[in-house]
Amino acid sequence: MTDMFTVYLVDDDPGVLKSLSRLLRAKGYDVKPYSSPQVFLEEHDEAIPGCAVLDVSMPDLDGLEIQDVLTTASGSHRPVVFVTGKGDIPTSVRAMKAGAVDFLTKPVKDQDLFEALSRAEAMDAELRRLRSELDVMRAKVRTLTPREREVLTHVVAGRLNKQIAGELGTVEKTIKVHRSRMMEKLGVRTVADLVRMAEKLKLSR
Amino acid sequence: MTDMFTVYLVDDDPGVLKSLSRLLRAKGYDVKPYSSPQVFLEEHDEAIPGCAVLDVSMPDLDGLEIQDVLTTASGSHRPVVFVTGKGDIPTSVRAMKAGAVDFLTKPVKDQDLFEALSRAEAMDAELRRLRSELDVMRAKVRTLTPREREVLTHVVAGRLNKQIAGELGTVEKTIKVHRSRMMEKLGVRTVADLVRMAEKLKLSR
DNA sequence: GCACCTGTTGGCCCAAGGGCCAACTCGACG
DNA sequence: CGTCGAGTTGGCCCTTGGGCCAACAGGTGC
Repeated sequence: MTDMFTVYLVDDDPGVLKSLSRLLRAKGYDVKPYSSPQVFLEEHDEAIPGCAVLDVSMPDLDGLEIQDVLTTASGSHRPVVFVTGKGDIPTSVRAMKAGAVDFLTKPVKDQDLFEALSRAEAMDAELRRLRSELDVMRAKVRTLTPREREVLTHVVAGRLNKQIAGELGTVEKTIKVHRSRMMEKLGVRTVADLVRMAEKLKLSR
Repeated sequence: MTDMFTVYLVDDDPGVLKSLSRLLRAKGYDVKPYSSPQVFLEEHDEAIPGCAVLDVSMPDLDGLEIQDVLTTASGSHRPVVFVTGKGDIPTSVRAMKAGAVDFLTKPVKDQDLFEALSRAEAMDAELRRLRSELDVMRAKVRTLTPREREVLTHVVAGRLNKQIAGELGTVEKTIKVHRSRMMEKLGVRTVADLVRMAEKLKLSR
């Protein structure tokens, strides 16, 4: 469970689905095969670490459209590897521009697929790490009272307690209290750490 | 001169070179046409704002190799737009992975080329802005004495003067002096600004 | 040898940060 | 009506940061 990496395999050709499933399972991947894009999208759970291996040309919903849903809609940016039998250059370029990990042509060389999946796995892990880090920080910020949040922005802007007091129409002592509680809640002890946290959350800009 | 954007056009087909030159000049671009990749690379000046429009397949030195030189070697990462008459999917994917702005197939639609150049221009401008910002900051850091640099790293790490003194085997008073001079030289007045500067320079990590 | 830079330290003083205890107001909630 | 969270303020005291002036040592370069 801990080192699980799921490959969502979507291809309307049962033969391809079967052979790729076997290949990837043998490699240790947890493969979820789908012959229907719709079913895949319904069952797809972005909370699970993994990537999608999509056939480009499928009836109803083609690979690029799925990619669009996976990246635009959720925001989780599930890594996508394309596999195609009859693609063209404009399609591959569009897929890559949209952030695809790779765009492979059938017959797919095992080595190429493995390398693409390896990069997809690294990318997914990194994105999840970053995302969870941000989630933790945002959760802390949410515990701040409105006043504490105001003080936060002024502190990361480098203002003195006295100046903050002036701008918020109160006195320095009050700011000190808010500031202290804010630092405590965010779990930082120095202004340096606070600023770095704010930068990661893109506050202050 | 101010809003100059140069398009380095490299194609071994004189006809293509001529027609694209006319098209782009009419659009207001400063076009520099080359039928020889070697000559282009020799004359290429990365200090000039612009982008490269390369034919993929050329004798001796193909487009991908030129791209490699432009991005790997210099580090300036000149935006590249590919144009090709007989490319294939793997080639286009490789080009896009290597950071190409676009990969267009001949006959190139004017609209596609203009859009690609527009994005190339925006990218080039942004990279130059970022680069010059970093250059200015790095220049300031270079004016620091070794001791001041040490103090810098400790300050952005959130350490107190007293702690820094202990770790550097000196007294607090000395650190205060280095610190003050360091802030002065870097042109920052608050720790918050100092930390942001250090983050942009990827110090402290 | 002298000027200059770098690093060092001291004294003095003031400004700013921050902890602890106590207290008050106001609005929401039960 | 009483409680509670949020915001507020005061006093007290200690720690930190930081500016100004002065001084000294060691090394470099003219």
